[in-house]
Amino acid sequence: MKKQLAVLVSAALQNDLSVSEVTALLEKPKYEHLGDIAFPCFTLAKKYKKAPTIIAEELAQHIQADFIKEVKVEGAYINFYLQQLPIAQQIVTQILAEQNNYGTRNANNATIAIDFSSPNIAKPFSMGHLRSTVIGNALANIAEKMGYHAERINHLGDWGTQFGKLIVAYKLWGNKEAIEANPIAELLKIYVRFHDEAEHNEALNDEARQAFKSLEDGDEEALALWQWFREASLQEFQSIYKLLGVGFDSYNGEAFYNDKMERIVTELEEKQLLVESDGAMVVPLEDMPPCLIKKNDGATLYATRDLAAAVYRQETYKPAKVFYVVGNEQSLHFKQLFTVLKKMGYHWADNYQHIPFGLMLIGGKKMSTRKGKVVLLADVLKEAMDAALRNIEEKNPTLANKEQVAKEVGIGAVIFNDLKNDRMHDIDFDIEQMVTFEGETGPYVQYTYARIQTLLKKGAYIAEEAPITYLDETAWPLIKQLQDFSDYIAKAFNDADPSQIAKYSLQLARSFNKYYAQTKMLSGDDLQQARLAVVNCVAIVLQEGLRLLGIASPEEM
RNA sequence: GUCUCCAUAGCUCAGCUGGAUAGAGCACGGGCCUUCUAAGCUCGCGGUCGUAGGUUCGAAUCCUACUGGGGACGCCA
Repeated sequence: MKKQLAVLVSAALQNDLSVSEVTALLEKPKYEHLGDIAFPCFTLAKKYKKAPTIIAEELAQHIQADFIKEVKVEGAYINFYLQQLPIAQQIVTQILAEQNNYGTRNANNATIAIDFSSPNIAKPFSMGHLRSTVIGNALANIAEKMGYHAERINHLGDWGTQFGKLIVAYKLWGNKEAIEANPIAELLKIYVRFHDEAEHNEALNDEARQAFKSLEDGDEEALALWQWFREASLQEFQSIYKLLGVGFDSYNGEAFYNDKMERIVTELEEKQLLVESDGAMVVPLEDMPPCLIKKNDGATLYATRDLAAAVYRQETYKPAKVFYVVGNEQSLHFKQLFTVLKKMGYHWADNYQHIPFGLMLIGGKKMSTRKGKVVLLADVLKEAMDAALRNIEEKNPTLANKEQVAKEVGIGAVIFNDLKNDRMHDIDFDIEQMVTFEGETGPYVQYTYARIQTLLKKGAYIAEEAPITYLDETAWPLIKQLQDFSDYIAKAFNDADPSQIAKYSLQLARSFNKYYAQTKMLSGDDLQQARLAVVNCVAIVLQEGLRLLGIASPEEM
C-alpha cells in the first residue's frame, strides 16, 4: 500500500524524488484523525525554493487513486486516507488463510546460534538469570519466525575456580544427605560459608585454586564431586525451565570445552599472539586490557573456554550469526573475545554478537551470590502463580483447570514484565510490579485474547476464508495494526529487541478493547460474522505475539 | 582514574534513521456492569524531555562538555 502510494507521489513529483526516496519519507501520522499515511514536504522546500505548505497544496491536487479515499493537506503534510474495506478484506483473508504463520518468513536455510540462560552450577537460579533466559528464548523464537534455524545453547557455568571452592567447602563442612535432599540450597550454604571464612583465611583461596587445578587435571575424587554437583543442579534447573516453557538444543557448558582448549592455546602460540606477563599467559590488545588465557598455575580461564566454544560453534553449526545473551557487565569480555578471534584470523567473528542487557538490581545494587543476597526465581514464580490463582478465585471462580491457567497467567506476567522494556535498562527488583495483572502487562494481553475466544464461541463464529463485507469505522485501527505485525517482527529481530513484540501486542490489545467497549459484537444481524472475522484475526496475532515472547494464551481466564 | 550503559509526568516506561499538539500504564479524583469476561472502557489531574553549549528552516531525538546513578577494568565468571 505504501509502495503504491510512493509510486504515485514520485510520479506527481515528476521523479524529482525516486520511489524509494519517497517511501523513506512516508510516515505514519502521529494522530489517528490525521489519516493513514502522511507525506511531509519539508525536504522539498529547498529543492523547489517554495514554502513547504504551498508545495503540499500543489502536490496534493495531483494525487488520486481508487484506493485513496481522501487527500487532505495539513500544513506541510499531505495526509492520505485510505479506502478501508478493500484493505480490510485483503488482510483478513490473508490472516485467516495463514493462521499462526501470518508474518512468518520463508525458511532461509541459515542457522542462528543463541547462547542464553547459562546459569552457574551449584548456584541458585536467581532473578538475574531470568533476564538472559527469557530474552534469549524470545530471540530464538523471533529468529525462527524470520526463517532461521535457531540453535538454543545453554552454556552452563559448570567449570572454573568456583568448583575448587565448592570442593574445598564440601570436604570441610559438607553433608551428603542434606545435599542430596536439597542440592542447590545446601551447596549455596557451604559456598557462602567458604567466602565468609576466606575473608580472614587467605589459605582457603589457595586451596580452592589447587582443587580446581586438580579437577582440570582429571583428579578422580574431584571429578566425581563435580559430576554430582552438576547433575543435582541441572535437575533443579529443569523444573524452572519447565515452568518457563524454555528448552535447549545443547547443554554443552564450559566443562565441555575442557579438552578443546589446548588446541586454542597452541594456535595462539603459533600465531605469536600469546605473551607471558607476571607468570600468566595473555593476548595483548590495543585500546583495551589484555585477554587472560592462562593463570600462572597453568589453569584456564573464562576467556580460554569461550574462545574454544566460539571455534567449536563455528565448526559445528556454521552459523550465520551467533548471539550471546549475557549481561551488560560482561561487555568488555566479549569485546576482548571477538578481538582475539579476529586476531587469530577468524573473520567469521564479525557475525558473533554480544546481546547485552541491564542488571537486575536489588535495592539499587547488584545481587551477590557470594554474600547470599539473591532473590530466587523459583520463589518469584511461585508467588506470581499464587497471585494469579487468587485473582481467578475472585473474578472467575467457576473456571475449569484453575491451576493450569494460574500458572500460565502468573508466569506470563513475570516474563512479559521483563520483556516489555528496553533490555538495556537496569531493573530494580520489585515483586509488586511483577505480579501486577492490570494495565500494560502480560495478563492484559492474555485477557484480551481470552475475551475474543469467548466472543467467537458465543457468536457461533464460522471460520470461512471468504472476504468480509463490512467493517466498522472503529475497527479500522485494528486492521492497520494487523498489517504492521511483520514490521515489528523484523524490527525486533534486527535490533535483537523482543520488547518490540511486547509493545505491539499491548497496542493491538488496547485497540481491541476500545473497539469492544464501543461496539456490540454479537449483534445478531448479518454483520456479526464480519466483525467476528476481524476479531478472530486479532486473536490469532495476539496469540502469535505472546508465543514469540514465550507466553501461553489461555482460552479462558 | 579509564571505558561503558542509563537519565522524559509523583512512580515504571514509550517515543530517539531530526519534523505536525511529547504518549502509555501505575498512583490520585470522577463516570461506565438488568446485555458479549470490569484482569476492561472512559474523562480529568500531572512534563524546565538531567544541565549548558553546538549543528539545523526545525532537536526529547544528532554532536561536545558537564552533573547524577549503575557496571566493568589481569590470574572470578
